[in-house]
Amino acid sequence: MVRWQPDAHGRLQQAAMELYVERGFDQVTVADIAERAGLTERTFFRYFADKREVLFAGSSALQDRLVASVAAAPADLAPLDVLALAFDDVATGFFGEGLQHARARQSVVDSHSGLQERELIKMAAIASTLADALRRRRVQEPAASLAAESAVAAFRIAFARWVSGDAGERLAPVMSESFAALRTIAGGR
Amino acid sequence: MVRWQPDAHGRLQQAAMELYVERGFDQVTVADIAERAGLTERTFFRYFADKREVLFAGSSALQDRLVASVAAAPADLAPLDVLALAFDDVATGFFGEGLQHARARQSVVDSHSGLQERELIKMAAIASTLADALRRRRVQEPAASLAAESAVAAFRIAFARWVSGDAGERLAPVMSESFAALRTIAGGR
DNA sequence: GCTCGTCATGTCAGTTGCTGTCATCACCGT
DNA sequence: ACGGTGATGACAGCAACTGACATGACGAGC
Repeated sequence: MVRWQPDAHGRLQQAAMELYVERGFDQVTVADIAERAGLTERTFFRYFADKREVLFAGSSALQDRLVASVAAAPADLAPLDVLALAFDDVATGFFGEGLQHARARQSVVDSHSGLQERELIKMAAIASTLADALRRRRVQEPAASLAAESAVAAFRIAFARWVSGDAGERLAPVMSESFAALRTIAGGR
Repeated sequence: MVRWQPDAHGRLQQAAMELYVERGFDQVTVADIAERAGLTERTFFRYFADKREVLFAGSSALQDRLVASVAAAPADLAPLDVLALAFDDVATGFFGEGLQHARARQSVVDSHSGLQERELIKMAAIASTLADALRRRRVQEPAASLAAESAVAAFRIAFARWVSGDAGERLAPVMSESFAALRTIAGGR
């Protein structure tokens, strides 16, 4: 007989997601989430800084993977090519059942401005660390920050199109198109 | 003898700004702000949706001016040139005593992640309306959104550099440089 | 096999952001 | 004079979050 069920973090995440989808973010209290997970409100706040953060657990893994990919890219690529490569790396494999979860999650986020704010700051954090990674490759400011911010914008826009598009479609080609459009705008060939 | 002092909105804004600078955002309650403005907490929330919003009153004016500028731009310009023109229009005249206020405000925002989130969503709203304005000029998606997001990034980065740079410097040339850098990110080196 | 420290969790009380509702009372037009 | 309007105050209440302390299973070391 174990005292605590395992994976409290995961149970809280799943309970929160379910309830947000069922009732909407505002109609769910932290006590509701904790109860469904078999824990208390206080414990929720030991795992997540606030009621929103529970929806953004994957963000730091994404960030780490992108930074690693930038660090490993061939040395002679232009900044935007480095970033396109990194995002293509994470996008590969995004389709199918990933779409189901992404759609549910996105519809929750889209319905609440507080969640959109949180999403934006996560993306900004990713852009910031990508700019760091570019600077480590001797890209100067403000080019590094601009490339990082623009690339993240290309990713966000592609992701939004993918989520709201046809099932069966893959993220990677949508994103390639988005980066291509960015190059056209910025004036490169 | 008037019953109400005039400009409750402005008094609340000023009181909030003063207190945020004096004590830091977290150490100020809405009741504190209302008291300094000679009003009640409840009245604060009639003018501002929440404790953060009081720092972002100028955002909608900026947005309107940018959109108007895009609508008025020559018809044959490339999307990014239209946006560069619009931002140059609003940047002209940003220097001197504007810097003092901008610096104080920015140091408050920079010290609190909740305020950064709010700033990001304001910028995202501006990007979104700028994308609309571009689409009205027959720019297609995703180019319109990408141009708008990238231009806003260029603005944000330039603004940050201007605020933390030398006094006496003007915003407009810093921003021109930022837009120029944006055009180079797709190319080599 | 007992003890002791550790760690995840629970309990409880308190502050504060924010909302709904109703009362007040100067001002303005008729 | 009178009634409507609009800005404000007063008050009660909920829920997000925090700090402090208690509890009890587990493993390490004796």
